[in-house]
Amino acid sequence: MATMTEVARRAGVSISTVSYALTGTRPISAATRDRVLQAMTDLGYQPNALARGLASRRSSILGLLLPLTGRGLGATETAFVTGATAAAREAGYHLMLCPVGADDTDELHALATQRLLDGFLVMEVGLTDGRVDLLRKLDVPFVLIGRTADTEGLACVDIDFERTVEDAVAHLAGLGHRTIAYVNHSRDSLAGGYGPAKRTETAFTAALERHGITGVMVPTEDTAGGGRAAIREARERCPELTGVLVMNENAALGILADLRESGLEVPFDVSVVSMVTSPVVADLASPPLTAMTSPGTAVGAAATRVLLRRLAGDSGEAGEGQGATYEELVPCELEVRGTSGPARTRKPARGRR
Amino acid sequence: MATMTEVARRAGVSISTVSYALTGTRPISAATRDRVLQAMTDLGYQPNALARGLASRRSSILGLLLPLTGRGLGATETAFVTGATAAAREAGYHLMLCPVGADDTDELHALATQRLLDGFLVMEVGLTDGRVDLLRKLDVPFVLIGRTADTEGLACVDIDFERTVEDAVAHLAGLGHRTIAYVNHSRDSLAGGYGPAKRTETAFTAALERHGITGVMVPTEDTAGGGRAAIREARERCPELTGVLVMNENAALGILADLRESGLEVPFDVSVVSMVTSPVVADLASPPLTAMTSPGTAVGAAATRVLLRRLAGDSGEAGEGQGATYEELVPCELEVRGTSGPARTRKPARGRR
DNA sequence: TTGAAAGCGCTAACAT
DNA sequence: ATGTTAGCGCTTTCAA
Repeated sequence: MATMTEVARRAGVSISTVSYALTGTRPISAATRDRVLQAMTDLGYQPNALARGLASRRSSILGLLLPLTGRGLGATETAFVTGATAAAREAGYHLMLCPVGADDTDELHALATQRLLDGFLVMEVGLTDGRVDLLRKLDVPFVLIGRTADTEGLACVDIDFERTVEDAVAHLAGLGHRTIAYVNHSRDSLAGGYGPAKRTETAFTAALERHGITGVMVPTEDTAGGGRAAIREARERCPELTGVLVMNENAALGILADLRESGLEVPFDVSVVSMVTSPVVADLASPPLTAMTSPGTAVGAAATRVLLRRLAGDSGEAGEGQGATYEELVPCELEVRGTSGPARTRKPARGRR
Repeated sequence: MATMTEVARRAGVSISTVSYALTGTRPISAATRDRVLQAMTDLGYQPNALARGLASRRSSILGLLLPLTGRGLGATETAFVTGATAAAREAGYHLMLCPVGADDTDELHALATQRLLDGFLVMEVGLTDGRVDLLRKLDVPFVLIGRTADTEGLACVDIDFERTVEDAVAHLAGLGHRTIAYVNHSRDSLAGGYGPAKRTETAFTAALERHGITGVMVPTEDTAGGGRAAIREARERCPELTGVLVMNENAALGILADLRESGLEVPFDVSVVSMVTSPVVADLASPPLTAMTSPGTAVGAAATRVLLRRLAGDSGEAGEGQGATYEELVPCELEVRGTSGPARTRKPARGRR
């Protein structure tokens, strides 16, 4: 609880010298620096973060905006958080969790004008998002983890859903699959303009075309039950289907269970590839899921670094606004495990169903 | 970015009146209060959190200490975090994520003496934990999410592992199971003094005795593969086993898969109960797991409330230290799903294995 | 290379 | 019921 004044007195220098010794903002002779450092050690001095923030107008705290719905965070979202936290810490910043949903604009307005946070990371971004408009209006530095529909003038770091779908479809097509289903997020997500749902839908259609194969998209709930329902619907609509791409981990497990109970063997009769999946969950399934591994931690860390870069650059000319458009997309990596294999060439015996 | 001075001028009052109008720390006439409030609205005033914190010596920020290992957070840990965040927000506090492991004492020392945080929530507590000793020495308010071996003089909120094991064993015993296995965390966790592992081990033995039944404990890795290995070992050591209690969700799924592949039917031949499990994961399994549902969010929120209570009370007499011993244990609730049923009364046909 | 001093925006005595 | 004022502990001009 020693203050800078006490350190200064003990070191026999002025208080500003102590400050400069601490921040390195101006040159100090080696001798004085040593005396100051010694005094700090002697007194167990730690700078008061609040005082420092008030005087310097920088708190070194980042806000992470995430809606805290009842359902809790999935593995990928959690990885965003931990990745961001670690990256912030590494740069000498702190990260504050701010439970702020897309429509809590008042709450966000208060947060952003309180001067407690140097900038924001925005999670669970919708194709249009009130938080984005507000932060832009307030001229506060921020970076999206995700993307709005129009990213003009924004900084975003996101999973490369388009490329991930493309890679997954390529994997299946390469194995000889000619008809595949895409089990997407729920109809509500789609209608609500949830970015990943929309983007993968578009990308799936494009990928089918590119590979000259056919398929169906089935939206469903993010649960095992949803997966079961979806695979049934898909097989009904496309009896010749041999490959399934599934957006949601929970649904993926439901699909495997349903196929097994229907007497179909994975990957012999049907191949299943899970999108944006954590290795832990992939290994839960049996056989373990072939999956596009979610780069959650990497995305969280990258977003943080982008934000920090902007904070650093910001000190330049004023009126520059948020800086230029920036988009960084990280694809999921294909990890082949036990649920994908060559397409069967003959129809399954009728009795197997 | 208006300041209090500007608000005061506009309202035609002194700056302290504005402050009191804001904090309600002393009575204000309705008339002036209205004028002040109006001025605030007109100017879009928001108090500067840093200045307020510096002057009042309270930041209204709580720190959540959690080791950020490479493996990421499980569902229960994530629920601790979200529960704590929500509870803090509700009380007008913020929550900062601090990646501080049990041995990062220097880091914690700096954090705690920086005066940025009003108090700490400590996660992933070991039976002995350097962070606890340090925080106690520093006389900083803190509450554990978890428990050390000796909780004397500490405030802890934890899952009631003892009771959870007891309830789970009672469930199985009530279904007629006479021989059950407990698949615990890994041998390393046990050796490392990981609280939940140790506590459940003890409780399991006690519960067996109380119900007059027999069983074995098998430690294993927190993975599906670990579960498979464990169930094999358990069945080898105890061929007559009909019930399994399993600590880890991942292992639980592995156990189910292995049993299925061994030709055993769940719950007809063997019942499986999963400890400290999230409903989402329970529903992933097929059949869905009978589980002791983790009260993660509730524990996180409760711990936060305890900490806030201590912060409020703390303003009383000085030198009181951390306050009295406090222990709040929240049991997991049994949710019977598809993996538990009456014990089979005849031996399984030899060929079925 | 160093020091003096003016704030940063607010809270909380101490007055009245 | 309201005003005056001395800090909170630091950063950062401005001088030397």
